Order: sequence, then structure tokens, then C-alpha cells
Amino acid sequence: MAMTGMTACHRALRMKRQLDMPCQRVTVRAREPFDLQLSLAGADSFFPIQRSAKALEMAIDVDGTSAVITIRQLRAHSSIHATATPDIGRLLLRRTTKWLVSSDLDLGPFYRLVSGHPVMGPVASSLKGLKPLRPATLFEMAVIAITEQQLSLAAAFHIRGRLVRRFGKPIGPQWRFPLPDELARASLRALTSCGLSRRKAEYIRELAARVGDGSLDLDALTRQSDSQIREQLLALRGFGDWSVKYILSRGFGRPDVLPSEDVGLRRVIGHYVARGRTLSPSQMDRALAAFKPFRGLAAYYLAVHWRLRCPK
DNA sequence: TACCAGGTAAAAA
DNA sequence: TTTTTACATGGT
Repeated sequence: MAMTGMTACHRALRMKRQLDMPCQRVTVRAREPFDLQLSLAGADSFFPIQRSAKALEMAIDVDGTSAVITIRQLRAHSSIHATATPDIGRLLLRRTTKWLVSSDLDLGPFYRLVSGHPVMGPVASSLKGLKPLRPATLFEMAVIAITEQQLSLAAAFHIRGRLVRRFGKPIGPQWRFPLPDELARASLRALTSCGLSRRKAEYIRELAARVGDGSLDLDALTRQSDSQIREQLLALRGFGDWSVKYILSRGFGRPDVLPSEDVGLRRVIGHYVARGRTLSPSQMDRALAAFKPFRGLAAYYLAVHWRLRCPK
């Protein structure tokens, strides 16, 4: 009977060997300035991300192999070093690392644009090197968007935690987010038991099925324009204007995209320009118009500044 | 205890 | 066509 398949014990032993395997290490030059610790703190100010004490430490799936990627920076504004356990190859490790830390994002033009601005200038100076970190995949980003529709970030965070532990996979110390196929196979009952509404469970399962069977290739969209991506995401059930902008901004890393309807951003921007009063979507558009083509990035800076530098 | 929270699709008018 | 409603959980 042992001939027919691996027992759980064998699988555990194999994973242990894989995790113990010496792993490849690559050095990536992120566009300067970049401060990984600050970027981790910025991400953490919304909800805890996968990390160890001083490193981004994320479980991912690469072509069917699960691995933990660890990304460190010895000191701010120096090169970053990434390892994968088990080894996934230098090319994939480099590509994944660059994706996770938005390494191609050039903050220089943004800083120059805002340098003389009475509000954004000091905010950007105090957060020099801050980059928005990305979820491991666009599929995960899309699921994040669905879970965060209407609910508080805290509620959505807990719901995703239950999704990950029910349908994802533990890799070393971290959990890998569920793959499209794993969510496409899930029953609606199992999904709703994680705290999703029935509707959201349907949205996620439909999305997972499309991504899983290849009829929707999110990665291929990265080469398309904002409006082309927008058109294709809006065609999916469960993705309205807010979700599309949220995904364009956080997942595709488009620095000018601003979810003007976003109640969290309207509130936080209001703290800076309207004495704490929540802005209307059009007021928010006006408040950030001067920062084109970095309106979304400017909003991120203000949101992180509010959370890190203005406690309570 | 209510009410609101980083919306959306579908039902009702 | 436009307006209203149902929906999930967590924090205050």
C-alpha cells in the first residue's frame, strides 16, 4: 500500500527536507530610494502582513511549487537580498521579489513633484523610501478586494485568515494563499462558513474558476492600459468601480489610480485638507488633482502618514 | 445595543 | 430608468 502513494508522514518529511535545502540567494537593486523596513511598517499599519522580525517573509506558489520567499535589506536604501526555500531558481526569485516590493516604481519624480507642497512635501519627506508592497498574486489581490467591499478592513482581514487556513497551505512558518483551483473547488457552504456572504462566495468562486481554467489571465493584463484592464475586470460579477480601481492601484501598481469612492481614503484625506471631515468623492479628486500622475501614491502616503505618524 | 465599516448586484418602484 | 435593499463580521 505504501507503493500507491505518499503517506502524510512521507509528505511531511519531504517538505522538511525541502525546507532544509540550501536555497538560492539573489541580490536585487530596487530603484532608490527604497526603505524596506518603512515599507513593511506601512503595510503593517493596515493589517499584519506575512513577515518575520525584519524581513518580508511570504509563502508563494511558483509553477506548482510552494516556497517561502524572504526579502531583507541590511540598511535603508541599500540593495535587497532575497532567498527562496525551497529553491525556485534565480530568475523566478528575482522576478517575484521585484513584484512584491514594487521595485520598478521610481519615487524620485513623485518626490520632486510634491517637494514644495505645504502638506504633501513634509509627508513625503518623513516617509522617504516608502513603497506600497504588493500581494503575491493578482488573484489574491482580487480576492482581497472582494472581501473588503463594504466591510471594515479588520473584518475582511479575519475572513481572509479563515479562508487561508481552510483552503491554503502551510509552508514552513507561513501560509500560502489559496490557489484559484483550490477556491474554485470549494463549496459555497465552506466559503460562507469563513464569514463571506453568499454573494461574495459566488464572486470568489466564479473568479477562481475563470483564473483556474485560464479563461482569465490576470498576469497578461499587466501589459495593458488602465482602461483596458478596467474594462475586463468590470465584466466580472462582483467587481464594480471601487474594486477595479483598488486592484489597479494595489495589485497592478498604477500610481495614478485613485479610488475616489473609498470611504477610508476620503476620511483620511479629510484629516489633512478638511479638518477631519470626510470628503465627498469629487472633493477627494480635487484635493489630489495636483499630484497627477501620482494621485493614488499620494493618497497612500497620506494614509500611511496618518497611521504611523499621527497615532490615535 | 446599535451602527458603521476602504460596495455590489438584484429587486422594487 | 432610478431607487432601495440585503448582505457578512468586527470594533466602538
